[in-house]
Amino acid sequence: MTAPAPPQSHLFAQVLGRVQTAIADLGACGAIPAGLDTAQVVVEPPRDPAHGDMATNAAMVLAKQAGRRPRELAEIFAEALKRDPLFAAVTVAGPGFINLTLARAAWYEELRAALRAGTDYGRSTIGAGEAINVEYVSANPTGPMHVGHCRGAVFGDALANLLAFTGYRVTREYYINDAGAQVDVLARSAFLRYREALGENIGGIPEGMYPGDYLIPVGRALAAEFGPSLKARSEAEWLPIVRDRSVAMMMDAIRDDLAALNVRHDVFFSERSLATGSPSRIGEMIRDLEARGLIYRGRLPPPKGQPVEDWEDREQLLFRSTAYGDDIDRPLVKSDGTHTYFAADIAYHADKFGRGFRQMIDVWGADHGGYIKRMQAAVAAVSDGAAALDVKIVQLVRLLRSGEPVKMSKRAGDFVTLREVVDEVGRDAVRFMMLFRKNDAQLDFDLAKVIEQSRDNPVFYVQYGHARCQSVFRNAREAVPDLPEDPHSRSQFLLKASLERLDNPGEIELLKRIAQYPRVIEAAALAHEPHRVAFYLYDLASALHAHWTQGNQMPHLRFIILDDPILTVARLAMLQGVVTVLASGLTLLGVAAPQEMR
RNA sequence: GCGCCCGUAGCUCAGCUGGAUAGAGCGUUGCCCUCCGAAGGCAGAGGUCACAGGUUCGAAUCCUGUCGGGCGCGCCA
Repeated sequence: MTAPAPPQSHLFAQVLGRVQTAIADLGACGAIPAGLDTAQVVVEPPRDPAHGDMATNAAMVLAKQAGRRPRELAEIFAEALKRDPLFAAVTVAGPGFINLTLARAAWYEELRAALRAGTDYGRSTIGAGEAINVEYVSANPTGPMHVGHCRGAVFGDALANLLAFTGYRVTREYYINDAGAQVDVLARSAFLRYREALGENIGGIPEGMYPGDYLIPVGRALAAEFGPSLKARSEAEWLPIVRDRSVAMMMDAIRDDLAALNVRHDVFFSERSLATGSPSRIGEMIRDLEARGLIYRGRLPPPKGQPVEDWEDREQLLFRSTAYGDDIDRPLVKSDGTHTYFAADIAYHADKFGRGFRQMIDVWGADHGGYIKRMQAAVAAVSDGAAALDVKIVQLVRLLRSGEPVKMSKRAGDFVTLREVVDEVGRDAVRFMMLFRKNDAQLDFDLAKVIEQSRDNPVFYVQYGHARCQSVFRNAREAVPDLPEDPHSRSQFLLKASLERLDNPGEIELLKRIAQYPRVIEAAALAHEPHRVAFYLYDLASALHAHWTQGNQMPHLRFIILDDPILTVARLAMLQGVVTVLASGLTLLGVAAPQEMR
């Protein structure tokens, strides 16, 4: 039998606990078979509110085990649950659902729980302190971030926030691709700018080099540090120097761009570091896998689809990723003797495992989808099945302006940078819009729409909800002179509210929505889907705006009732619950919860 | 050719890991303030959940196949 949920857990977990206890008690007294496995039993809100506040499938999923018909079993459960004062009504419906209507007091108590918890409301312990590594952005250090990077950045950051809020020990990580040909190109491009900074006329930027202006300061910095001395040396000598300086400066620029989005990382991990030393980390990794029979020399069939011109059939060092579900074994060494990117990535994930991570999440762009299986195979191999890798693919963002696609030339130096977008529409709008869509769905980002202040714009709509509540608190001083300004003190003050005065449908609806929050958070964290929080906040704001507008026609439904301070305090307590949840959710998404709209 | 993702209202998308009569915004039709709570709200029309089978008490959701779209398929990272 599953233990009843602890008392401090949220309302849905509490109700599930009650249901499980009732089943156990019925088993103990012989009314039904004892020891039923209740793992499949869930309690969730029914789609149709007419069916009550919560519904459980207990009778339907246990019918077979108990050897009873679902309806019959449901009646037995319902009789037992009716004795619980938490429930105002218990009915059996449809194929065997048990619909539960909670006593008003349950919603009042949950609101008090929210006020007591304050910014901790919704916090969960489902992560149980487990270490989890979230790797995101990992843009190549060859230039500033462009808009394409920003969805993964925001997604990874919000997911990390969510996991931290639900009890995981989160490490936010950035993998710097500072090895390979691209950073050599960066170095040569920077070297041109260096010569330019020394007064040389370099003419145009040759094909194959990075033409962007962002390398001009790099050239100047090199000139300032080295004077003309590098020009006298051979490329073999200056390249490592210029490369390291350039990568460092690019990473500084990237960190600045990320800061503008309020995205941060705990660890920046260098790919190059995996290849240095003897033996290198990559060498060690290969040796370890070899010892376990996962490395061999062999031949691969030529790639299908697009023909590869310079295909040459040769024997190479292969990782037996098929042993872990991949479609084909994967090469670790290129024909020039250096390791493949994949080899470094295996060593990198082996390093994560070595640092104690049993759960890893990688956030990648859509074009890396074909890479998932092999990487999961690699993680399974290096951890001997002890670690799991979840790869979240974020789809492309189509940048629009009033419905027209914004030209994004492929030529480097001519792209739309992340900074330009943030500067134009603001951090909050970028972040919220990136999260207001499932990660694996393509996203249209319309620059004109997201600065619009209307219901079309969910960012504004949710923030406006928060600001509206705040404006009520500001205006409530006349009716409730001793209402504290600081949110924490105000919550404590409002705990003594006579919540039973909250009794009209709009108010009850808001209380119910508030009570959903902890459940939404847990589900979003377990599914690694922060967008669920964004959609929930939109719904909560919608309920608030709907109720608010009632006050236009019906002044007795307004929040501030001057001649009834008791009622006013109760309604302020409800609004404090709304504000608490809106602020908490927006904080998880990295979006500001404003005191007023401008 | 193979693998992965996707296909839900005219458009853009949710659908809580299998629940009851499938939801929201935009657009469309109509309505609510003589700005003190309209940066808002209410209501209507609009859907064979791509298609065909299967699994079971029950499928938009899971399995198989077909069609349609996207991405990827040594020595790029």
